Amino acid sequence: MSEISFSRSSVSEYLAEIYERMLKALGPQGWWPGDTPFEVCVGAVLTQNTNWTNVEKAIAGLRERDLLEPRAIFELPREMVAAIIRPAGYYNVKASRLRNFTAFLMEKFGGSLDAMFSLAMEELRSMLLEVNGIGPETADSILLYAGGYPSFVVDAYTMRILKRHDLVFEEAGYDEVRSLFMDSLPEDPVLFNEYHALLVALGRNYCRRSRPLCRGCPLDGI
DNA sequence: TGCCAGGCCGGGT
DNA sequence: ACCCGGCATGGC
Repeated sequence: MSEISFSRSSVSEYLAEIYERMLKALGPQGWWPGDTPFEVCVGAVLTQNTNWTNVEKAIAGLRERDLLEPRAIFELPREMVAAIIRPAGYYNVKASRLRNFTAFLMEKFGGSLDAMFSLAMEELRSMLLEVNGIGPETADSILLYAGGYPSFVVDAYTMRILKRHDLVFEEAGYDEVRSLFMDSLPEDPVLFNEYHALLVALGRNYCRRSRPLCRGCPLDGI
């Protein structure tokens, strides 16, 4: 709880300004790039610390074999899943994580995502975080992009962008930043969807780890 | 060529 | 409660 800080309305105005600038510069992103809620969940796990183009190859391999459903992945031996998702990198750990998630779905919800998404947001979030291999970003991605819940997704780009522009303290953690967005923006999953996607697009183009510098960044001056 | 990508876990302090 | 090494492929 920081005393000397922006008023809540001021934070909201900053976030609105950032959103408008990103939207104007980059256009609507239309996320998530996936056809079904389950495919979105799979993509959320596969994209952990991994380029999306690699994930697409892995998902294509699963689709070819009709494996984009919970039961199919759950019943396939882990080594087989690993071989198929190889292009996504970390294929052994990710095969285990997909197995953990599908086992969770089978055991708690009879393999039904609809059943899972009938739960209240924070209750489901807690349950997802107990699955080994699902951390905060993956959980929030599943909630927002597969389930349509108003759960803001924070990722490495979000952190880097906010910190480089001194919008949060260098020490700020995941939950603090998530709360900043969720307490200051309208509780609208469509807005959260586009906002996070725009932050990723901005990061890819202007805010890499080793900075080729933010030349022409739409957020200059914020 | 080396660095990077839409994290997370487990063991050590 | 942090901090760090490990996990791995493909693109520029």
